Amino acid sequence: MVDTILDAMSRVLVERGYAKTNTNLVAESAGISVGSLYQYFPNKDALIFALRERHVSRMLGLFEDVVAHIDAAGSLREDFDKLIGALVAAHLLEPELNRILEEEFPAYNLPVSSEIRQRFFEAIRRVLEKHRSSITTPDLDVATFVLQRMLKALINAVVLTGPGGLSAGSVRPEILPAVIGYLTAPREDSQA
Amino acid sequence: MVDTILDAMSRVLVERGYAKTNTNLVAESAGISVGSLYQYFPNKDALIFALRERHVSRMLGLFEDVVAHIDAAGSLREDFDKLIGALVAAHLLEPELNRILEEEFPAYNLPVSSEIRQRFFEAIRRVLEKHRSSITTPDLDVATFVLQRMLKALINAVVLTGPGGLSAGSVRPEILPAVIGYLTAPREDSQA
DNA sequence: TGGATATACGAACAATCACTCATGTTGTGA
DNA sequence: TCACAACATGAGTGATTGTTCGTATATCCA
Repeated sequence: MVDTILDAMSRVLVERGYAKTNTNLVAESAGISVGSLYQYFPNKDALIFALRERHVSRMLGLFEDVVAHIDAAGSLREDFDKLIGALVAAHLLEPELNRILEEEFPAYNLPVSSEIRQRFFEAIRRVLEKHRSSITTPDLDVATFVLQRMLKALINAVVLTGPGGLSAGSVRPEILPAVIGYLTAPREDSQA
Repeated sequence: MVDTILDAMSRVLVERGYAKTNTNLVAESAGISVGSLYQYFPNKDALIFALRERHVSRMLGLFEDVVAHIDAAGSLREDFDKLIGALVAAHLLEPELNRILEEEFPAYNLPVSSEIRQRFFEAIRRVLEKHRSSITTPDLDVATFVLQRMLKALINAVVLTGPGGLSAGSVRPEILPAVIGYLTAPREDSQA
């Protein structure tokens, strides 16, 4: 039932956009009454939170599957090529839903659960640790954080192909150089 | 008058957040009646649009002032150090307002006017042209676009010091390496 | 001063929407 | 078959809020 409702929520969101989505509509689309909806979710925010959670959870699943196949053999470039490919694929799971959750929804309430965020973070960090000796970033935690931000911004540019930018195809090949460039950039200040 | 209203809008927005801001409150804070407010703005969206526009316009002003002082002498690194400093300073003009416009406001309606976006773009592009020979990016338009995305993501990470991340101080020094790294990253595919 | 135009006022309207609850339906176990 | 619980229903409620418009005040010019 919970999943049926989340499916309906997702459907309505994609069909009408966040601003025109309301709980009555979601219930109708789920084929149940509003009252029933409120038997499974205490309020609208919980509904959105659960949908977000399910969505990023599925993305994480796809991402971790790929990252798990990174073995000792790959180079830094090869590993991040895989990783970026996985991230792009993950964002292509339900791109329109993703866009609405990213752009239309006022982000300030309801952040993604720290556990999922944490697991994305750790997956990236593990790759960095593997190549510790060939990257110039002093602090791996900071580097992971920066990478996350960079990747999110660039992948959204590729996936959310809005009218305000270049074609996705020309940005996609730039992601890997951006990542590798950052990780291997010459640093002025080495250890004292 | 228009400016008085925008000031009030900004004040209310910062004091109460987007979700709790309404036009009657803005009018009250401006010391005028709702009716008068609607004499200067056709609807709420126009009000927000104008505020956004004024805000980014001021940021652009500060940014262009600094970028204008980039002469022929500076190195790539020096020039982008200046540019990043200017961007950070611009975002620190009214950081809380900036945060609300960036995060709380549902971005899908009312994008920033293309003219302002264009001028940010061109300012960055000009610096790239100056250093054309020392950067490895094949296409300057694409590079500018990618840089814009990267810079926005990283500067927001520094300025919008949310509870979900590392301290701003540790990210700030990473921006320049990220930019330089991307622009000078070794490329496999040169001209055929 | 008079009158006309422009501006300001703010109570009221109408629409939206999250959420409730009295009533109905279904399932279960004896 | 009956009693009872568990679940489902959807019209209604209350609160919020963008916007209007009839009235009042100010400004300006002859």
